[in-house]
Amino acid sequence: MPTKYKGTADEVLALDTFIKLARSFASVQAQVLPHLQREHGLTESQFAVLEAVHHLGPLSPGQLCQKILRSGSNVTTVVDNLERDGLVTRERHETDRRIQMVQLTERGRGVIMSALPAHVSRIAGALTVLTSDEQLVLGRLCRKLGIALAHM
Amino acid sequence: MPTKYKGTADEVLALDTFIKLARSFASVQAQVLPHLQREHGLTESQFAVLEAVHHLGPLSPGQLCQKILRSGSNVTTVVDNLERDGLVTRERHETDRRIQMVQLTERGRGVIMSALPAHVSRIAGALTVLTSDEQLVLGRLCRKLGIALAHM
DNA sequence: TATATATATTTAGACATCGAAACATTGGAT
DNA sequence: ATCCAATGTTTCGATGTCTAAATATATATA
Repeated sequence: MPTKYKGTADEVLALDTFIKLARSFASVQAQVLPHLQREHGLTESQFAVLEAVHHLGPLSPGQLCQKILRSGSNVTTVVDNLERDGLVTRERHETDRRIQMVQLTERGRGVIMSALPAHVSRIAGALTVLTSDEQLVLGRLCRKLGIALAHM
Repeated sequence: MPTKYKGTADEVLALDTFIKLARSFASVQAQVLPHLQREHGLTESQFAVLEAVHHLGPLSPGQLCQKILRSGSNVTTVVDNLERDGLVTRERHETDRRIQMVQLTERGRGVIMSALPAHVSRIAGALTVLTSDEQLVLGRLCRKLGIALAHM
């Protein structure tokens, strides 16, 4: 599935590489997200919020914003829905009342603890397509790409 | 930014690799999509539809569905908005009247032709973070991953 | 021919997502 | 003490995205 675009050799290579990157990411997502939805009623973003709060403790929307790489207004929406479903609560920060701290309810903790192992296992299963060495190389290249672009 | 999750070594490696894959993809997107939006008023999906029809000629929603890897109902929405903006038109297939063919208007062709070169150039620019050899390796690994998972 | 099945698209309803604007609170400067 | 700029969150309006159901057309079969 090469590119139709006629550009320089550099451009053709880059575009081809990026298309493969995008498709591989989408393929793994497709292996994993339907289960989250059907078996636990969670969207990707809801899962990401629950996981972050589970591992790091109560976080503000601003902090969640950094963690899950989404806009602030989006975090508000996702947390709204989680709160409506009784999986998290919001509580005003004691000293700085601008800040809301998002924390797991008992039910939220139960949901993330029951969803996490199978989720990780499925990602691992998908990546077994690559050997450990290949995964290491892939990770190193992606990290180089991601880190370099993050500061621009 | 390693994983907090405690699983087998395989799981930790896979999860780490996948997180880096996701972040690198997001980083490239972040370099590219704001320009598409601000300079041409196009979303990613709108761009994808215009590009597909530009390179392949008139396509049905079903065919676009395959090309841009989105659901059929989503294609309907995206094409609706493109049609409203005067960039594409729909026309019933002559012999099979279930099918709508989506085609570029003059304006649509102008928009995609003016947006495409800068878009490709920006992707290439982002990927220069990696050498050509690194891009080839990355592409090969992603392709292996994507293709293997596509049939499951 | 009539009916049933298959295929193509759209509609409906829910959630995600963004940017910009509004709102609330804090902390510093006068 | 008051005002103002900075910070944190939410609201608003638009688009994207999905699944399931509805609709329209085509094709096969009885």
